[in-house]
Amino acid sequence: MNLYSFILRKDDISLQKNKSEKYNKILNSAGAVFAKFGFYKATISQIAAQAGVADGTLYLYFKNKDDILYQFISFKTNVVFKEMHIAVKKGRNAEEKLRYLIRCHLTEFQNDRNMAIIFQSEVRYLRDIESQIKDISKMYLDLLSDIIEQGQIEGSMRQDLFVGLVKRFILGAVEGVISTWVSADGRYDLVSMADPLVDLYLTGLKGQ
Amino acid sequence: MNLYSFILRKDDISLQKNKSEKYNKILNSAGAVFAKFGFYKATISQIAAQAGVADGTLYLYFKNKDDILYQFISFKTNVVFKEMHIAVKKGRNAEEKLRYLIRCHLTEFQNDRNMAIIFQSEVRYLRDIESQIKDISKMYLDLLSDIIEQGQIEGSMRQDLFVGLVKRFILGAVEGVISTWVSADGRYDLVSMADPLVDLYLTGLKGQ
DNA sequence: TTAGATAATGAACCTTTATTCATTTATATT
DNA sequence: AATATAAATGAATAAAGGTTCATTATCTAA
Repeated sequence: MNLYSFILRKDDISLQKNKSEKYNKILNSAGAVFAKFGFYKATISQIAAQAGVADGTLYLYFKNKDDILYQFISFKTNVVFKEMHIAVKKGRNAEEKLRYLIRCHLTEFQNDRNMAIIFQSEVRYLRDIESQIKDISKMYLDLLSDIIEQGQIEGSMRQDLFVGLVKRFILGAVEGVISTWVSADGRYDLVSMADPLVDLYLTGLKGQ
Repeated sequence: MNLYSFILRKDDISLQKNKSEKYNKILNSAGAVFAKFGFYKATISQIAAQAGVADGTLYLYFKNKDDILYQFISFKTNVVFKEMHIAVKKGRNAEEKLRYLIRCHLTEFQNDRNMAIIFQSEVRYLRDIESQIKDISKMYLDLLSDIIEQGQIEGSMRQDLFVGLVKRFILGAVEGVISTWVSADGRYDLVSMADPLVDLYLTGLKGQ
Protein backbone atom coordinates (compact mmCIF):
# COMPACT_ATOMS: atom_id res chain seq x y z
CA MET A 1 0.00 0.00 0.00
CA ASN A 2 1.59 3.19 -1.19
CA LEU A 3 0.63 6.81 -0.90
CA TYR A 4 -1.37 6.68 -4.08
CA SER A 5 -3.63 3.91 -2.97
CA PHE A 6 -4.06 5.65 0.32
CA ILE A 7 -5.25 8.74 -1.45
CA LEU A 8 -7.57 6.62 -3.53
CA ARG A 9 -9.00 4.97 -0.48
CA LYS A 10 -9.37 8.30 1.19
CA ASP A 11 -11.28 9.52 -1.83
CA ASP A 12 -13.38 6.40 -1.79
CA ILE A 13 -14.36 6.90 1.78
CA SER A 14 -15.23 10.49 1.26
CA LEU A 15 -17.08 9.51 -1.87
CA GLN A 16 -19.16 6.99 0.00
CA LYS A 17 -19.75 9.34 2.82
CA ASN A 18 -20.17 12.57 0.90
CA LYS A 19 -21.85 11.47 -2.25
CA SER A 20 -24.13 8.79 -0.92
CA GLU A 21 -27.60 8.90 -2.29
CA LYS A 22 -28.93 10.09 1.05
CA TYR A 23 -26.38 12.88 1.29
CA ASN A 24 -27.46 14.21 -2.05
CA LYS A 25 -31.11 13.81 -1.27
CA ILE A 26 -30.71 15.86 1.87
CA LEU A 27 -28.65 18.50 0.13
CA ASN A 28 -31.21 18.93 -2.60
CA SER A 29 -34.07 19.02 -0.17
CA ALA A 30 -32.25 21.61 1.85
CA GLY A 31 -31.78 23.64 -1.31
CA ALA A 32 -35.49 23.58 -1.97
CA VAL A 33 -36.44 24.47 1.59
CA PHE A 34 -33.84 27.20 1.97
CA ALA A 35 -34.90 28.71 -1.31
CA LYS A 36 -38.53 28.67 -0.34
CA PHE A 37 -38.33 29.92 3.24
CA GLY A 38 -34.87 31.39 3.58
CA PHE A 39 -32.17 29.89 5.75
CA TYR A 40 -33.49 31.11 9.09
CA LYS A 41 -37.13 30.27 8.65
CA ALA A 42 -36.32 26.87 7.22
CA THR A 43 -36.37 24.18 9.88
CA ILE A 44 -34.47 20.94 10.20
CA SER A 45 -37.76 19.10 10.35
CA GLN A 46 -38.86 20.60 7.04
CA ILE A 47 -35.68 19.55 5.34
CA ALA A 48 -35.85 16.08 6.83
CA ALA A 49 -39.46 15.65 5.79
CA GLN A 50 -38.68 16.83 2.27
CA ALA A 51 -35.84 14.31 2.07
CA GLY A 52 -37.97 11.56 3.56
CA VAL A 53 -35.70 10.88 6.51
CA ALA A 54 -35.79 11.46 10.25
CA ASP A 55 -34.55 14.69 11.77
CA GLY A 56 -31.63 12.96 13.47
CA THR A 57 -30.44 11.54 10.17
CA LEU A 58 -29.32 14.95 8.99
CA TYR A 59 -26.74 14.94 11.75
CA LEU A 60 -25.15 11.78 10.39
CA TYR A 61 -24.28 13.66 7.22
CA PHE A 62 -23.87 17.23 8.38
CA LYS A 63 -22.34 18.87 11.39
CA ASN A 64 -25.26 21.23 11.92
CA LYS A 65 -27.71 23.46 10.12
CA ASP A 66 -25.04 25.95 9.12
CA ASP A 67 -23.00 23.14 7.64
CA ILE A 68 -25.84 22.15 5.36
CA LEU A 69 -25.96 25.60 3.82
CA TYR A 70 -22.20 25.72 3.61
CA GLN A 71 -21.98 22.37 1.83
CA PHE A 72 -24.76 23.34 -0.51
CA ILE A 73 -23.08 26.51 -1.62
CA SER A 74 -19.67 24.87 -1.73
CA PHE A 75 -20.92 22.14 -3.99
CA LYS A 76 -22.86 24.39 -6.32
CA THR A 77 -20.00 26.85 -6.53
CA ASN A 78 -17.64 24.13 -7.66
CA VAL A 79 -19.97 22.86 -10.32
CA VAL A 80 -20.75 26.29 -11.69
CA PHE A 81 -17.18 27.52 -11.71
CA LYS A 82 -16.07 24.42 -13.53
CA GLU A 83 -18.63 25.17 -16.22
CA MET A 84 -17.60 28.78 -16.39
CA HIS A 85 -13.98 27.96 -16.91
CA ILE A 86 -14.86 25.64 -19.74
CA ALA A 87 -17.10 28.29 -21.26
CA VAL A 88 -14.45 30.98 -21.15
CA LYS A 89 -11.90 28.69 -22.79
CA LYS A 90 -14.16 28.38 -25.81
CA GLY A 91 -13.80 32.07 -26.64
CA ARG A 92 -11.04 32.97 -29.08
CA ASN A 93 -10.83 36.59 -27.95
CA ALA A 94 -11.85 38.72 -25.00
CA GLU A 95 -15.21 39.67 -26.41
CA GLU A 96 -16.13 36.08 -27.15
CA LYS A 97 -14.92 34.97 -23.75
CA LEU A 98 -17.09 37.51 -22.05
CA ARG A 99 -20.05 36.44 -24.12
CA TYR A 100 -19.58 32.76 -23.29
CA LEU A 101 -19.11 33.55 -19.63
CA ILE A 102 -22.32 35.52 -19.33
CA ARG A 103 -24.25 32.94 -21.32
CA CYS A 104 -22.93 30.20 -19.08
CA HIS A 105 -23.73 32.16 -15.96
CA LEU A 106 -27.32 32.76 -16.99
CA THR A 107 -27.75 29.19 -18.21
CA GLU A 108 -26.56 27.65 -14.98
CA PHE A 109 -28.73 29.88 -12.85
CA GLN A 110 -31.74 29.37 -15.03
CA ASN A 111 -31.30 25.62 -14.74
CA ASP A 112 -31.08 25.69 -10.96
CA ARG A 113 -33.44 28.23 -9.57
CA ASN A 114 -33.01 27.14 -5.98
CA MET A 115 -29.34 27.81 -6.29
CA ALA A 116 -30.05 31.19 -7.84
CA ILE A 117 -32.28 32.18 -4.97
CA ILE A 118 -29.89 30.97 -2.31
CA PHE A 119 -26.87 32.60 -3.90
CA GLN A 120 -28.77 35.80 -4.12
CA SER A 121 -29.91 35.97 -0.54
CA GLU A 122 -27.89 33.78 1.79
CA VAL A 123 -24.35 34.28 0.65
CA ARG A 124 -23.80 37.23 2.91
CA TYR A 125 -24.69 35.16 5.95
CA LEU A 126 -22.26 32.45 4.98
CA ARG A 127 -19.49 34.98 4.89
CA ASP A 128 -19.91 35.28 8.62
CA ILE A 129 -19.54 31.65 9.49
CA GLU A 130 -17.13 30.26 6.96
CA SER A 131 -14.44 32.29 5.37
CA GLN A 132 -13.20 29.26 3.49
CA ILE A 133 -15.50 30.29 0.74
CA LYS A 134 -13.73 33.54 1.33
CA ASP A 135 -14.88 35.27 -1.72
CA ILE A 136 -17.52 33.29 -3.42
CA SER A 137 -17.26 35.71 -6.25
CA LYS A 138 -13.48 36.00 -6.12
CA MET A 139 -12.91 33.42 -8.80
CA TYR A 140 -15.54 35.03 -10.95
CA LEU A 141 -14.01 38.43 -10.57
CA ASP A 142 -10.60 37.02 -11.43
CA LEU A 143 -12.00 35.47 -14.56
CA LEU A 144 -13.37 38.87 -15.51
CA SER A 145 -10.09 40.63 -14.76
CA ASP A 146 -8.27 38.30 -17.12
CA ILE A 147 -10.79 38.86 -19.84
CA ILE A 148 -10.65 42.62 -19.52
CA GLU A 149 -6.89 42.71 -19.50
CA GLN A 150 -6.82 40.50 -22.54
CA GLY A 151 -9.28 42.81 -24.24
CA GLN A 152 -7.04 45.76 -23.53
CA ILE A 153 -4.05 43.96 -25.01
CA GLU A 154 -6.05 42.99 -28.07
CA GLY A 155 -7.20 46.56 -28.41
CA SER A 156 -10.87 45.66 -28.30
CA MET A 157 -11.31 47.31 -24.93
CA ARG A 158 -10.36 50.76 -23.73
CA GLN A 159 -7.00 51.25 -22.06
CA ASP A 160 -8.34 53.63 -19.45
CA LEU A 161 -10.67 51.13 -17.80
CA PHE A 162 -10.37 50.80 -14.05
CA VAL A 163 -10.47 47.01 -13.95
CA GLY A 164 -11.46 46.86 -10.29
CA LEU A 165 -14.57 48.84 -11.07
CA VAL A 166 -15.35 47.21 -14.37
CA LYS A 167 -15.46 43.69 -13.05
CA ARG A 168 -17.81 44.73 -10.25
CA PHE A 169 -19.87 46.57 -12.80
CA ILE A 170 -20.21 43.48 -14.93
CA LEU A 171 -20.97 41.08 -12.09
CA GLY A 172 -23.41 43.49 -10.49
CA ALA A 173 -25.37 43.87 -13.68
CA VAL A 174 -25.66 40.12 -14.26
CA GLU A 175 -26.75 39.59 -10.70
CA GLY A 176 -29.30 42.32 -11.07
CA VAL A 177 -30.73 40.67 -14.14
CA ILE A 178 -30.86 37.30 -12.39
CA SER A 179 -32.45 38.85 -9.36
CA THR A 180 -35.26 40.29 -11.45
CA TRP A 181 -35.78 36.98 -13.15
CA VAL A 182 -36.04 35.25 -9.77
CA SER A 183 -38.56 37.81 -8.54
CA ALA A 184 -40.61 37.18 -11.65
CA ASP A 185 -40.77 33.49 -10.71
CA GLY A 186 -38.62 32.62 -13.68
CA ARG A 187 -41.45 33.27 -16.07
CA TYR A 188 -39.28 34.32 -18.98
CA ASP A 189 -36.15 33.04 -20.62
CA LEU A 190 -33.16 34.30 -18.73
CA VAL A 191 -30.53 33.08 -21.15
CA SER A 192 -31.88 35.21 -23.95
CA MET A 193 -30.83 38.25 -21.92
CA ALA A 194 -27.18 37.30 -22.37
CA ASP A 195 -26.46 38.88 -25.72
CA PRO A 196 -28.28 42.17 -25.14
CA LEU A 197 -26.50 42.37 -21.82
CA VAL A 198 -23.05 41.84 -23.27
CA ASP A 199 -23.96 44.32 -25.93
CA LEU A 200 -24.62 46.87 -23.19
CA TYR A 201 -21.32 46.11 -21.53
CA LEU A 202 -19.45 46.64 -24.72
CA THR A 203 -21.09 49.56 -26.42
CA GLY A 204 -23.01 51.20 -23.59
CA LEU A 205 -26.15 53.26 -23.74
CA LYS A 206 -24.88 55.68 -26.35
CA GLY A 207 -23.88 53.13 -28.94
CA GLN A 208 -20.79 53.36 -31.19
CA MET B 1 -61.52 74.21 14.04
CA ASN B 2 -61.51 73.33 10.37
CA LEU B 3 -60.24 70.40 8.42
CA TYR B 4 -56.85 71.97 7.99
CA SER B 5 -56.23 72.37 11.68
CA PHE B 6 -57.40 68.84 12.22
CA ILE B 7 -54.83 67.61 9.77
CA LEU B 8 -52.22 69.69 11.49
CA ARG B 9 -53.15 68.26 14.84
CA LYS B 10 -53.12 64.78 13.42
CA ASP B 11 -49.64 65.43 12.12
CA ASP B 12 -48.62 66.79 15.46
CA ILE B 13 -49.77 63.70 17.26
CA SER B 14 -48.07 61.41 14.85
CA LEU B 15 -45.00 63.57 15.11
CA GLN B 16 -44.98 63.22 18.85
CA LYS B 17 -45.60 59.55 18.71
CA ASN B 18 -43.55 58.57 15.70
CA LYS B 19 -40.71 60.98 15.82
CA SER B 20 -40.17 61.13 19.54
CA GLU B 21 -36.59 61.12 20.61
CA LYS B 22 -36.94 57.62 21.95
CA TYR B 23 -38.48 56.31 18.77
CA ASN B 24 -35.55 57.61 16.77
CA LYS B 25 -33.04 56.37 19.28
CA ILE B 26 -34.45 52.88 19.05
CA LEU B 27 -34.62 52.97 15.28
CA ASN B 28 -31.00 54.03 14.99
CA SER B 29 -29.86 51.47 17.50
CA ALA B 30 -31.75 48.82 15.63
CA GLY B 31 -30.03 49.93 12.44
CA ALA B 32 -26.65 49.51 14.05
CA VAL B 33 -27.44 46.11 15.55
CA PHE B 34 -29.13 44.76 12.42
CA ALA B 35 -26.20 45.89 10.32
CA LYS B 36 -23.70 44.28 12.63
CA PHE B 37 -25.38 40.94 13.29
CA GLY B 38 -28.04 40.65 10.64
CA PHE B 39 -31.74 40.72 11.39
CA TYR B 40 -32.08 37.19 12.70
CA LYS B 41 -29.07 37.12 14.95
CA ALA B 42 -29.84 40.53 16.37
CA THR B 43 -31.85 40.32 19.58
CA ILE B 44 -34.36 42.66 21.14
CA SER B 45 -32.16 42.90 24.21
CA GLN B 46 -29.20 44.03 22.13
CA ILE B 47 -31.22 46.75 20.49
CA ALA B 48 -32.71 47.85 23.80
CA ALA B 49 -29.31 47.96 25.45
CA GLN B 50 -27.88 49.94 22.55
CA ALA B 51 -30.73 52.41 22.86
CA GLY B 52 -30.41 52.56 26.63
CA VAL B 53 -33.97 51.45 27.35
CA ALA B 54 -35.65 48.36 28.70
CA ASP B 55 -36.65 45.49 26.45
CA GLY B 56 -40.31 46.11 27.01
CA THR B 57 -40.00 49.71 25.91
CA LEU B 58 -39.46 48.67 22.32
CA TYR B 59 -43.00 47.34 22.29
CA LEU B 60 -44.39 50.73 23.15
CA TYR B 61 -43.02 52.05 19.88
CA PHE B 62 -43.06 49.03 17.60
CA LYS B 63 -45.44 46.17 17.04
CA ASN B 64 -42.74 43.55 17.07
CA LYS B 65 -39.25 42.81 15.82
CA ASP B 66 -40.30 42.61 12.19
CA ASP B 67 -41.94 45.98 12.53
CA ILE B 68 -38.68 47.56 13.64
CA LEU B 69 -36.95 46.44 10.48
CA TYR B 70 -39.92 47.46 8.41
CA GLN B 71 -40.02 50.96 9.88
CA PHE B 72 -36.29 51.33 9.49
CA ILE B 73 -36.36 50.51 5.81
CA SER B 74 -39.53 52.49 5.25
CA PHE B 75 -38.02 55.57 6.81
CA LYS B 76 -34.69 55.34 5.03
CA THR B 77 -36.35 54.63 1.73
CA ASN B 78 -38.41 57.79 2.01
CA VAL B 79 -35.44 59.95 2.84
CA VAL B 80 -33.27 58.55 0.09
CA PHE B 81 -35.91 58.68 -2.59
CA LYS B 82 -36.68 62.26 -1.74
CA GLU B 83 -33.03 63.10 -2.24
CA MET B 84 -32.91 61.16 -5.48
CA HIS B 85 -35.86 62.99 -6.93
CA ILE B 86 -34.27 66.30 -6.11
CA ALA B 87 -31.00 65.16 -7.64
CA VAL B 88 -32.60 64.03 -10.87
CA LYS B 89 -34.44 67.32 -11.24
CA LYS B 90 -31.12 69.14 -11.29
CA GLY B 91 -30.11 67.49 -14.55
CA ARG B 92 -30.93 69.38 -17.73
CA ASN B 93 -30.78 66.33 -19.96
CA ALA B 94 -30.89 62.56 -19.62
CA GLU B 95 -27.17 62.12 -19.29
CA GLU B 96 -26.92 64.73 -16.54
CA LYS B 97 -29.90 63.27 -14.77
CA LEU B 98 -28.34 59.86 -14.75
CA ARG B 99 -25.11 61.31 -13.43
CA TYR B 100 -26.83 63.17 -10.61
CA LEU B 101 -28.88 60.12 -9.72
CA ILE B 102 -25.87 57.84 -9.40
CA ARG B 103 -23.91 60.44 -7.46
CA CYS B 104 -26.79 60.89 -5.09
CA HIS B 105 -27.22 57.16 -4.68
CA LEU B 106 -23.59 56.63 -3.78
CA THR B 107 -23.49 59.68 -1.53
CA GLU B 108 -26.50 58.61 0.48
CA PHE B 109 -25.21 55.09 0.95
CA GLN B 110 -21.73 56.25 1.81
CA ASN B 111 -23.17 58.56 4.46
CA ASP B 112 -25.23 55.80 6.06
CA ARG B 113 -23.35 52.58 6.06
CA ASN B 114 -25.80 50.76 8.32
CA MET B 115 -28.51 51.49 5.84
CA ALA B 116 -26.30 50.29 3.02
CA ILE B 117 -25.66 46.99 4.76
CA ILE B 118 -29.28 46.44 5.68
CA PHE B 119 -30.58 47.32 2.22
CA GLN B 120 -28.08 44.95 0.75
CA SER B 121 -28.91 41.96 2.87
CA GLU B 122 -32.29 42.16 4.55
CA VAL B 123 -34.51 43.56 1.87
CA ARG B 124 -35.35 40.18 0.49
CA TYR B 125 -36.67 39.08 3.85
CA LEU B 126 -38.89 42.12 4.13
CA ARG B 127 -40.48 41.26 0.86
CA ASP B 128 -41.92 38.21 2.58
CA ILE B 129 -43.59 40.00 5.45
CA GLU B 130 -44.67 43.32 4.05
CA SER B 131 -45.62 43.87 0.50
CA GLN B 132 -46.45 47.49 1.20
CA ILE B 133 -42.91 48.26 0.32
CA LYS B 134 -43.88 46.23 -2.67
CA ASP B 135 -40.95 46.99 -4.77
CA ILE B 136 -38.40 48.81 -2.80
CA SER B 137 -36.57 49.41 -6.02
CA LYS B 138 -39.67 50.07 -8.06
CA MET B 139 -39.44 53.83 -7.72
CA TYR B 140 -35.80 53.72 -8.55
CA LEU B 141 -36.41 51.67 -11.63
CA ASP B 142 -39.15 54.03 -12.69
CA LEU B 143 -36.81 56.96 -12.32
CA LEU B 144 -34.37 55.15 -14.56
CA SER B 145 -37.01 54.31 -17.13
CA ASP B 146 -37.91 57.95 -17.43
CA ILE B 147 -34.31 58.98 -17.85
CA ILE B 148 -33.66 56.38 -20.52
CA GLU B 149 -36.76 57.24 -22.46
CA GLN B 150 -35.86 60.91 -22.30
CA GLY B 151 -32.37 60.05 -23.53
CA GLN B 152 -33.87 58.23 -26.48
CA ILE B 153 -36.04 61.19 -27.36
CA GLU B 154 -33.08 63.53 -27.07
CA GLY B 155 -31.08 61.22 -29.26
CA SER B 156 -28.31 60.80 -26.71
CA MET B 157 -29.24 57.18 -26.15
CA ARG B 158 -29.77 54.36 -28.57
CA GLN B 159 -33.25 53.65 -29.86
CA ASP B 160 -32.85 49.89 -29.71
CA LEU B 161 -32.40 49.70 -25.96
CA PHE B 162 -34.60 47.24 -24.11
CA VAL B 163 -35.52 49.57 -21.26
CA GLY B 164 -36.57 46.74 -18.94
CA LEU B 165 -33.12 45.27 -19.20
CA VAL B 166 -31.22 48.53 -19.14
CA LYS B 167 -32.67 49.78 -15.90
CA ARG B 168 -31.87 46.51 -14.19
CA PHE B 169 -28.43 46.66 -15.68
CA ILE B 170 -27.83 50.10 -14.23
CA LEU B 171 -29.24 49.39 -10.79
CA GLY B 172 -27.41 46.06 -10.59
CA ALA B 173 -24.10 47.65 -11.35
CA VAL B 174 -24.48 50.39 -8.74
CA GLU B 175 -25.53 47.85 -6.16
CA GLY B 176 -22.54 45.73 -7.04
CA VAL B 177 -20.22 48.66 -6.54
CA ILE B 178 -21.84 49.50 -3.20
CA SER B 179 -21.68 45.90 -2.12
CA THR B 180 -17.95 45.78 -2.74
CA TRP B 181 -17.48 49.00 -0.85
CA VAL B 182 -19.39 47.59 2.12
CA SER B 183 -17.29 44.42 2.09
CA ALA B 184 -14.17 46.56 2.13
CA ASP B 185 -15.43 48.17 5.34
CA GLY B 186 -15.93 51.43 3.53
CA ARG B 187 -12.23 52.06 3.37
CA TYR B 188 -12.31 54.07 0.16
CA ASP B 189 -14.37 56.86 -1.25
CA LEU B 190 -17.50 55.46 -2.79
CA VAL B 191 -18.76 58.65 -4.34
CA SER B 192 -15.69 58.99 -6.52
CA MET B 193 -16.85 55.86 -8.34
CA ALA B 194 -19.87 57.70 -9.67
CA ASP B 195 -18.39 59.33 -12.75
CA PRO B 196 -16.36 56.37 -13.96
CA LEU B 197 -19.45 54.25 -13.46
CA VAL B 198 -21.71 56.51 -15.48
CA ASP B 199 -19.00 56.65 -18.08
CA LEU B 200 -19.19 52.87 -18.33
CA TYR B 201 -22.95 52.95 -18.67
CA LEU B 202 -22.76 55.43 -21.46
CA THR B 203 -19.82 54.40 -23.57
CA GLY B 204 -19.22 50.81 -22.49
CA LEU B 205 -16.05 48.81 -22.49
CA LYS B 206 -15.19 49.50 -26.09
CA GLY B 207 -15.37 53.28 -25.92
CA GLN B 208 -16.73 55.56 -28.65
C1' DT C 1 -28.16 -18.22 10.28
C1' DT C 2 -26.45 -15.22 13.41
C1' DA C 3 -23.38 -12.03 15.70
C1' DG C 4 -21.47 -7.72 15.13
C1' DA C 5 -21.28 -3.48 13.01
C1' DT C 6 -23.45 0.29 10.88
C1' DA C 7 -27.31 3.34 9.80
C1' DA C 8 -31.54 5.43 10.97
C1' DT C 9 -35.05 6.90 14.03
C1' DG C 10 -37.78 10.42 16.54
C1' DA C 11 -39.11 11.75 21.09
C1' DA C 12 -37.06 14.31 24.77
C1' DC C 13 -33.97 17.86 26.00
C1' DC C 14 -32.34 22.36 26.37
C1' DT C 15 -31.15 26.75 24.95
C1' DT C 16 -32.52 30.88 23.12
C1' DT C 17 -35.32 34.84 22.74
C1' DA C 18 -39.58 37.40 21.39
C1' DT C 19 -43.27 39.02 23.90
C1' DT C 20 -46.21 40.15 27.94
C1' DC C 21 -47.82 42.49 31.98
C1' DA C 22 -47.90 43.56 36.94
C1' DT C 23 -45.39 47.00 39.06
C1' DT C 24 -42.83 51.27 39.37
C1' DT C 25 -41.55 55.83 37.89
C1' DA C 26 -42.38 60.17 35.58
C1' DT C 27 -45.45 63.75 33.89
C1' DA C 28 -49.51 66.62 33.70
C1' DT C 29 -53.61 68.62 35.82
C1' DT C 30 -56.44 70.72 39.23
C1' DA D 1 -49.98 68.67 47.16
C1' DA D 2 -52.80 65.26 45.49
C1' DT D 3 -54.61 62.83 41.90
C1' DA D 4 -54.83 61.03 37.41
C1' DT D 5 -52.65 59.73 33.35
C1' DA D 6 -48.94 58.17 30.70
C1' DA D 7 -44.43 56.03 30.08
C1' DA D 8 -41.04 52.77 31.26
C1' DT D 9 -39.35 48.73 33.44
C1' DG D 10 -37.55 43.94 33.49
C1' DA D 11 -38.54 39.54 35.39
C1' DA D 12 -41.55 35.77 34.04
C1' DT D 13 -43.62 33.28 30.25
C1' DA D 14 -44.06 30.45 26.47
C1' DA D 15 -43.00 28.85 22.04
C1' DA D 16 -39.83 27.33 18.77
C1' DG D 17 -36.64 24.57 16.96
C1' DG D 18 -31.69 22.82 16.82
C1' DT D 19 -29.38 18.98 18.70
C1' DT D 20 -28.73 14.60 21.25
C1' DC D 21 -28.98 9.79 22.21
C1' DA D 22 -31.18 5.53 23.77
C1' DT D 23 -33.51 2.47 20.94
C1' DT D 24 -34.61 0.05 16.69
C1' DA D 25 -33.81 -1.46 12.00
C1' DT D 26 -30.72 -2.76 8.37
C1' DC D 27 -26.77 -4.58 6.46
C1' DT D 28 -22.38 -7.47 6.32
C1' DA D 29 -19.55 -11.30 6.79
C1' DA D 30 -18.31 -15.70 8.48
